[in-house]
Amino acid sequence: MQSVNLKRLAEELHLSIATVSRALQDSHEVSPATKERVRALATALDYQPNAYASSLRRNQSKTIGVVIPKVTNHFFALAINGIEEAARQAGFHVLIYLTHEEYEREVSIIQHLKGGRVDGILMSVASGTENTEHLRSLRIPVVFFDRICPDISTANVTTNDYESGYQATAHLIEAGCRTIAHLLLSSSLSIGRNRQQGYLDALVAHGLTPSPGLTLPGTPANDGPAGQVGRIRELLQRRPDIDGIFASVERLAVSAYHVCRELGRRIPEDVKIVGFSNLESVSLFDPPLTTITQPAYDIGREAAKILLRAVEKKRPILPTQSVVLASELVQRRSTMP
Amino acid sequence: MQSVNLKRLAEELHLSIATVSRALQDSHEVSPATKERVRALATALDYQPNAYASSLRRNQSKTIGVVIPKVTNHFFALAINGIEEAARQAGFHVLIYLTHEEYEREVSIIQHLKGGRVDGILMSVASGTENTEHLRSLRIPVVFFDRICPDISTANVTTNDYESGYQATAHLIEAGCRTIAHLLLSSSLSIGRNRQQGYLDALVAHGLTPSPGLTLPGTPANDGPAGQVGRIRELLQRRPDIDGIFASVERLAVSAYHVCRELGRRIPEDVKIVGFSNLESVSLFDPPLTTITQPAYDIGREAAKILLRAVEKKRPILPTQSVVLASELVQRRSTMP
DNA sequence: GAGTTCTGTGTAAACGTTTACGTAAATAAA
DNA sequence: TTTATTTACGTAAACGTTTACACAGAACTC
Repeated sequence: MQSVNLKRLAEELHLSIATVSRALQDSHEVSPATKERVRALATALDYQPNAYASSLRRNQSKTIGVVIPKVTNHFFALAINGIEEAARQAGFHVLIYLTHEEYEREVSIIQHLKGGRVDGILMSVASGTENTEHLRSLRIPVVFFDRICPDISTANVTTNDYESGYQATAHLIEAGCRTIAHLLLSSSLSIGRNRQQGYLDALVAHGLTPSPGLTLPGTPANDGPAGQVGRIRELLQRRPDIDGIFASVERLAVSAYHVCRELGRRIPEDVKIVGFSNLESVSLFDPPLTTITQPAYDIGREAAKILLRAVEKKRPILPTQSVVLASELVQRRSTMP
Repeated sequence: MQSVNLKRLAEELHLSIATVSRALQDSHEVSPATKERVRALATALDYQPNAYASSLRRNQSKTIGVVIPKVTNHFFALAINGIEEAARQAGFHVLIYLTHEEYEREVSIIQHLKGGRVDGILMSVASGTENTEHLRSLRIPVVFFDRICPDISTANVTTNDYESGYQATAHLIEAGCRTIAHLLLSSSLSIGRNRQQGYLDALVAHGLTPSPGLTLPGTPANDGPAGQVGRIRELLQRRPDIDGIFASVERLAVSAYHVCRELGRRIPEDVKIVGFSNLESVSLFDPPLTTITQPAYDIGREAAKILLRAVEKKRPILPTQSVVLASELVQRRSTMP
């Protein structure tokens, strides 16, 4: 198909394939003059090495796989941005796989990746994932970011979720809230548990008593925006005394806004809202949304760097290489006293 | 490395490698009994075929490359979603490359892809791209979506940009605007030219005279949000009579909101705004933004389908396979009379 | 029963690289 | 001069698949 290969170059230059290959890799076993001849013809014929032959022989593909729940969440879009940047700098390619928060898809994707198509994996586990068997039998290096898998001994890149949960809740309390709801995506994710613990500790530290009914745990099988809106509406109707909402994920904050409008609850007069979000346009919201903003780009880039270093040095990834980055609380009108 | 391969299976089953290979492909040349034995051992040992050996031999990688300007634009995130879905259904993998709107990166990426790493390419050209030489020498099938390359004879998946430009402008006029600005990303993209023509024709059809000074053409080298804000501010200060803004891209609509706030122009009382956007949260904006919403998911999926069909049948892609999908104008408060 | 087709399997050659090993000539060391 | 080392290249064997071809034996045809 693609007719210009090492053989073709070798024939035209009256050299062996081996010499041509070595010349293109700038091997010291080739004379400068020959190298020059080879390079000249290679560029003249627009030679590009066959990635698959090379990968097969070297047993490494210069490719990493990114397995994430969705790309329409701005957090993940920014993370991909950081990943792609780190990969490009290291000469690596990026394969992308979306789980859509579904356990089955995640298993199927990981199964495919076992074939050695990628040298390493960056992953944020699906909200529907509870069993981690598919990840434990994985022989390929993996780094988790944001949504980690505690069962696997590897490096994780996360944010200070406990502190963020504490900070967000304390912020609401200081703004005058007394009955604060916590909306989360899935209670099976460690990330959610950490935020929940921060939320609980902040309540207690400020002399408020946590109520189980105020935490909306999310369904294991993510039921999408419609289901989320329904569950939030039900919660706000059941507990009309709620005066503060802490949303653990962007979508839930948006859904909460919609429900508040529908039920005629004014933000921030009746209900104050703070939510995790990476949307730049929250400042244009009515009212502007107070956010916990994660350094999504840096998370992606750091995770990729750790993975790429390990792949390049062929060293295992140690849990001690884990990185925790700080999120930032950006105060806006939705939590004004 | 990955020790379980065809050889291993063949040895354990006392068969030849060829038979094992054929059995796994469900070839009619293998007896049902043997097939069953092979399949049983393959699953027992968790065998996964080596993708690179297979790709090398078959000369096709079951992989497509997606080359886009950025993934943080919600339009592209949704498009990737559609692409990934179509690819997954066809058993294809998706490599992702970001140009960051830069011509040099685009050239470098395309150069890499010439090595046969992918069977096909889906692409939306960078705003910085004016020379198309790198695309013309490409031997791999490519389908453009949204931002096409008119020089290349292939299928394109676009939206009705001219009509959208006309419709958006007419909508502003009907809402009472008389001096309408058009903000676009890059005047070198065909997509921008089409929208601009729709804008101009709508003005004339409604008895208004277009003024060149009202079109903000964008810089070839995309100067990012800060530069955009500066140019929009300069325009609104130079022309205080502007009472309508048509933004050809999401970011510009957001920037326009910020500038209007900064300059104290009320939306929609002083200035009405309509913008291309795929953000779900525009309905939470203050005021909610009237949008032209492109069917981004469908665009990605359609483009991928066309490409994948061509790759699978090994047929060339014809311009006649192009698809034009309709965008939708969603009226919200930012253009209320 | 001789010839023909079909069935199931094995042999071996590809695909395009990389690389261990071999080797002639050139240079250095003795 | 002889021997050791270096330099610059070639030979050939991998990497794990797929597949054209060969070939037994079984099942048909006449």
